[in-house]
Amino acid sequence: MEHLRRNKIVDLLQSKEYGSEVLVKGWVRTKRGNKNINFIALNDGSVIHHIQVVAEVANFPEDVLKLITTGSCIAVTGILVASMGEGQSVEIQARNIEVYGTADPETYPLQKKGHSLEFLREIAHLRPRTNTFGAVLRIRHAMAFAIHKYYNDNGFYYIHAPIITGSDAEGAGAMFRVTTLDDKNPPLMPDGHVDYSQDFFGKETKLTVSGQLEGELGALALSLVYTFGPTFRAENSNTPRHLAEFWMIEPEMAFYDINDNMDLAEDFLKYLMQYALDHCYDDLEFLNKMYDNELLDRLKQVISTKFERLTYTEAVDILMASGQTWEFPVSWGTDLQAEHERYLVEKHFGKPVILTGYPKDIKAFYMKMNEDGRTVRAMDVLFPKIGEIIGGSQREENLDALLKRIHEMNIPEKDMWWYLETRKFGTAPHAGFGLGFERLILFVTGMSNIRDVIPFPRTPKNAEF
RNA sequence: UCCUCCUUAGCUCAGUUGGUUAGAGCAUCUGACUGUUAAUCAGAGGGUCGCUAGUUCAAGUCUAGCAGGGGGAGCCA
Repeated sequence: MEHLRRNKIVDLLQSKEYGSEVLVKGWVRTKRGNKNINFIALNDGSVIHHIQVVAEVANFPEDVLKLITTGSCIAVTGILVASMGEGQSVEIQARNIEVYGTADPETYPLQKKGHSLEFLREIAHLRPRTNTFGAVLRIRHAMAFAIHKYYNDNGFYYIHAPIITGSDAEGAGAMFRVTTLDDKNPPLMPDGHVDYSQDFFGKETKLTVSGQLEGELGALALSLVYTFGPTFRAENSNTPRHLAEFWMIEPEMAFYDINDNMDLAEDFLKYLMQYALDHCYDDLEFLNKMYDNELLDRLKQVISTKFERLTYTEAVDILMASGQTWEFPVSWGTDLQAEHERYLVEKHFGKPVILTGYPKDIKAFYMKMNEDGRTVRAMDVLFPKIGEIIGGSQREENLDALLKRIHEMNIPEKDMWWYLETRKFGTAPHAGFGLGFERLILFVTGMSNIRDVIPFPRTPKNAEF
């Protein structure tokens, strides 16, 4: 007998080869019918749509049909035919059905009807089998691939920044410690502190909060580089926009100034939106219908409009002249609050905004000082619905200026020796930014909670799966 | 971490001024139905009301603490 290769449902749904024998394997979403005929909606994750398998009851043992319940996994051989029913163009007339795995309907937690996203978070091991998470995970994959494609096509090199780091000077928040010391009886120094010189790496190590500093090292040799990896923040953040473990994309470019940096950020984001529309339309359409009726329009709008670029100082003027009452009053020198950013993006301009020229005191030590001596060449890209999606800057390439900032901000200089040497030997103007991958996926999918755009979210009090 | 709301059947939720055997829809099971589209129709089973303590003759209902979750804020991506 001829060996049949498994057909993917995404291909069969577009096939016109009626009468040919096919083999599909997947998970049952629903079964319905009567004493003569059963209809099985089968999904294999290759596409959001299901294929309908038609089983004449007389052709199958009763005990086999009985095992085919929501959640079970089956393999079906049969004939691809034009559907006699209304809801689909093709279907499979089943010849043979093999049950790979049953799913006891009394205890299988996913049912035919919809579930709340909160409930699905409690069964993160099974939620990829839902339409929503299938769509989100396919889009997440497409965006990861598109990011690599964009940078590769534009001459960037992918740099792998370390995940375990001995440097805690990035200043981007609290870090998770990495150690192999005995947690009950660690070696101590005379002053009572843990003696990390006896630890695995001979020093205290943490999980990285950013690959930026290593990215800069790469850019000052390969000119155009990017990192794309997991990052970790031990902040007790309980919001729909924060994770303790998230993925970040950080391009770093030698010979770019702040304007080149903004151009890249805008072009990059628009490319990703267009890629999603070109490659994930079925999934986006589903999410648009089920969760966010403005999703498709919003993606198209971002692609077609020029992002508004203005300085922090101009933004403060607009906010103070707006006549709005703020929970947090606006004044030059204080950081903008979520309500201020939202006003600028959603009310005043009605499109994405790039803010530059922030006061030096509210930004990181490595950002390049402007001529005025009080603002730095930072840039934040603000998006509707999710706020800050990108943060970046032109970097301070002058060794003396950088040292001055390090001293002002009490950053331990000795831990930074390798970073500072790039300014000592062949320094160059350069710039870069960080894009939170999950925030991008939030925007592209229209989902409202970041826990629903990563397969297994890590948040305070939650590392179950 | 702060503010606020929530926790009752497998799921989504009702539950009156505290009152006796705790309700619905969906799911599940049984049956009916000659092509269904989250099928439909009929019937059945299913609950330590988040946990602990308190007030009261009496607590799903009131109070406190704890745990978990949602929304908003801060930190940020």
